[in-house]
Amino acid sequence: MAVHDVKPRPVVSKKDALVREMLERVADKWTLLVIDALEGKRDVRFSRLREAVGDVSQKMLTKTLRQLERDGLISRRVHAEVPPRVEYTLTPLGDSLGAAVCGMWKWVDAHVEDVERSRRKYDAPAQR
Amino acid sequence: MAVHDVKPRPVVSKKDALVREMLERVADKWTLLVIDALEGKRDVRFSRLREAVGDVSQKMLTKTLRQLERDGLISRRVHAEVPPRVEYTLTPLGDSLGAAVCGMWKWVDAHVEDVERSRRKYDAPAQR
DNA sequence: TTCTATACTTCCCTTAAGGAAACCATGGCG
DNA sequence: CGCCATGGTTTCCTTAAGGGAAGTATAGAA
Repeated sequence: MAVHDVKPRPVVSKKDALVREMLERVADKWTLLVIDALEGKRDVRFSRLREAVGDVSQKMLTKTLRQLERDGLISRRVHAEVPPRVEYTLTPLGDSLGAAVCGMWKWVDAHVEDVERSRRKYDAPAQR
Repeated sequence: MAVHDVKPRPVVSKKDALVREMLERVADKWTLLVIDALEGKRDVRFSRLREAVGDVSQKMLTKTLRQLERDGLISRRVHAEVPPRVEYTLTPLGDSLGAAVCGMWKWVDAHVEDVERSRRKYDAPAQR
């Protein structure tokens, strides 16, 4: 009724917002693939990473890596050499995220069939 | 060397593709919020759902729900009444996804601080 | 007959994502 | 002096996402 009632539902708390943001981050096209590609390895070079991830554009890989670095999930080490060499490694935090994501990965892995079956059924030309 | 060698790296297997797709799906702006809003409830109406999720546009809510239905994660029941009534409920499959996602949710919840700290550090005006 | 509420659907428009390709800096090599 | 490789950055362009608003169908109430 009063001015402060203009937006009656804050909709999301600050934390919720961050959670949502992180979920989006985690699920954007490349982040997970990068984390996956880095898991269990150390000091992976940009080019190797690019090969491992698949068909990322250079731009997107760079961007993704910067974001991950900013969030403290990977470390970036530049070697002052003549053909430049930059190596990426998961931080402990990044590792733990990898583990958490693993649960989802497993779910998908376990239920691909279910989902596909459901889709086929849904897409089937309406009987009759 | 031969013709079939044109694309030497399939980059992703069929399953990988689906996994990636599901991850993207899960992480699009609304899916998780919808699943979250449906957890532990039954027969939630469209409008209630919309309130619960936040500021979704009608269009996006509908689209998201269709996708979830197609994937077998929610059930959609239409009541032939005069003000139409449609109710949504998580299927067991949807429930299990909710549980799987929970792991990530917890991770984010547990590490928001770490991430924020890292960001502040990263964004800090370069010392000196 | 007109109005109402609900759950869509469709159209239009703006913004954002993201790829391609070109450019840059580096220092040793031939 | 070109030229190479690596890891970027920048520009341009196309596509996709997604919001707003209007339209649709429905049967009963008034």
